[in-house]
Amino acid sequence: MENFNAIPVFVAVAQQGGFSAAARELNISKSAVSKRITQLEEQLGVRLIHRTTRKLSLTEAGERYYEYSLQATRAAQQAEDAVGELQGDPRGLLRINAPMSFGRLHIAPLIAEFLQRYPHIQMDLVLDDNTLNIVEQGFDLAIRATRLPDSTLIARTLAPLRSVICAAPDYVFRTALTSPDSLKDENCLLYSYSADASIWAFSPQEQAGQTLQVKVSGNYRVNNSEALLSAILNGAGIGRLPSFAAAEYIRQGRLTQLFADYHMPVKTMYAVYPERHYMPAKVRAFLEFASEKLGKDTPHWDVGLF
Amino acid sequence: MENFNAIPVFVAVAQQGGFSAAARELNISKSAVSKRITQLEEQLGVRLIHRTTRKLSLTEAGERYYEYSLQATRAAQQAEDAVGELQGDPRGLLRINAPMSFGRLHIAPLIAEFLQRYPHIQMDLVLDDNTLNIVEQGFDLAIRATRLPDSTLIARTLAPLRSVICAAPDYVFRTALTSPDSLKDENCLLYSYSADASIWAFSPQEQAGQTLQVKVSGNYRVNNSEALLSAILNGAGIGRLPSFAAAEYIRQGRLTQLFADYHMPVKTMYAVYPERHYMPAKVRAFLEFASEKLGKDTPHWDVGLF
DNA sequence: ACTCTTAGTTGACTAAAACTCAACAATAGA
DNA sequence: TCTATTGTTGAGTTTTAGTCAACTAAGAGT
Repeated sequence: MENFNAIPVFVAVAQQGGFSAAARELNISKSAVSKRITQLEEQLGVRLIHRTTRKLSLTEAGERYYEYSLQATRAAQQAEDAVGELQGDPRGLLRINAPMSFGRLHIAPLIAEFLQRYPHIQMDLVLDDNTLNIVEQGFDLAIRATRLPDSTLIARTLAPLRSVICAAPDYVFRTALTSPDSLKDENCLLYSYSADASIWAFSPQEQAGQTLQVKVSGNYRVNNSEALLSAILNGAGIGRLPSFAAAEYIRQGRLTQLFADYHMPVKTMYAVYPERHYMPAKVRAFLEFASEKLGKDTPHWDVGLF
Repeated sequence: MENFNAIPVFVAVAQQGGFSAAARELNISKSAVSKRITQLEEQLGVRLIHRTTRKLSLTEAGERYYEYSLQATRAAQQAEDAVGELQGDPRGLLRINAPMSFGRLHIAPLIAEFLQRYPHIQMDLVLDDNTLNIVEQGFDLAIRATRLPDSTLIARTLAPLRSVICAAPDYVFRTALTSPDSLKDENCLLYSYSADASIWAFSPQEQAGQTLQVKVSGNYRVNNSEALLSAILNGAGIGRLPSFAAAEYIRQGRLTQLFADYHMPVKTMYAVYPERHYMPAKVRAFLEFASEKLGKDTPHWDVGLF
């Protein structure tokens, strides 16, 4: 571990993609960087960085070394932040993973105010529908519709996730829809990520016990709820949308909600984070901020609809 | 991150429990240690270590700082090991968690030869029946009878876990046992960790489908299978023991196996480890070594019994 | 209670790095 | 071909990390 203080230099080079760039970031001369790396390579007995004058690439050894040195620098930064948080406001890098659509529509708009309230927090928001490995990828928090069966993660309820069946007003005008059952004969657009994409379940508001399952089909299936929304707005068919995406348009009259007198299964949006001895203040701050802004029991987008 | 190279010093102090001890470990003078820590505390603006001349303790800030700095030093060490493994034999610290009894009886005896075969590996074996958080506690590998529903962990089968009903020969001599059902009236000693501690299930070897569940009871219950074994050896009653603990005594005639013509539910011992982009060679080496030594299909302790 | 021993701190001093600067070779792009 | 920029090298300097020795404090042993 003689190389301990070469680690931040190596990480900077790997991230910036060059010795000179790294030198600028670290506020030292490029020759200092060059020497540090050369010396590190000598001590390890391996070349970590393949140089071709203009372009850098990590060797296989470099890749592996980077994997862990990144962890090391992150941990060091967190150590500093942790003591900083003890006697001041939340600080440090906050890495959050959120689903694409929900993130764009309801998380992204919160960020500016959040960062204003907590000026020492730096945000790294990754919008991605894939379930990333929160621990390995170094996320502090993930926002997900499923609570994973992962013993090391804690899930906290953020908001209820309701679905609505809807279509463009003129599309509705052209068809005769009497009951959910008649959806079988309509062009139903599907959101590919949901597990039960093509089976839509209803229960009449009066008799909560009874459930009606309709197997629907149509000519369009897409993995992004905003893309689905846009197709429906343009009258391509009937869709089941999350209320967080559709509610606004329903209120505006640009979408017509169908079968509002039936209940549909309600899911939950969770905030998921790794169990820790001390929860970092920056994570706590975001959780409280988001819960408050979304409106826990009835989220703001559902007001007037549910 | 000016303090980066103070981190290993701080970790050494925290682990060794003193400035002088840390200085000895790091091969520097104690005044150097003192100055590094003092300077670190100045830069952070907090006292990390509470000194009372003879005894050290971490302040709250120190505790938090330690939590992350330990991660940082571990990651740095792993970075080194990772490149070392690329062009040589497996190396580095290998932290393994195993259940108490199984660990003592069948893992611990393997260690000496393993370390001899891989002289650059350093072993830290923690015998503990509690399910530790493998990621957070920095374990490379855990050996467990349950495969946790943790999405970030991989479980690999190590060996089948069979149970045997047994008692001391003179205890058997004094009682009249006809069928498993008669266990109801015997003094049955229980192992407290199993989920179904007091319900023993049997199925006749001929008719595999039929299952007989016997609810047993007795005057002793203990959470350590070796303690249970010793009570049974001394004639305290009848017990259901894992074959890995009992087999040797059955062969010696010091225990009598009962109802050998019945099958009992078979569990599995797994090796559990976190999913990684590259599996460290030291982990792979241990998995192969252990699998080979235990004897995968019929583990060596079951030879002649199953 | 009185040493004795060992702990952590402090200041002056030294050795060893870490860093800069300037000159240089190599190369991608204009 | 020329130019701008990159990474490397060697000499020189500054900073810093370290040692050493003296000092204070307090638990352990008798």
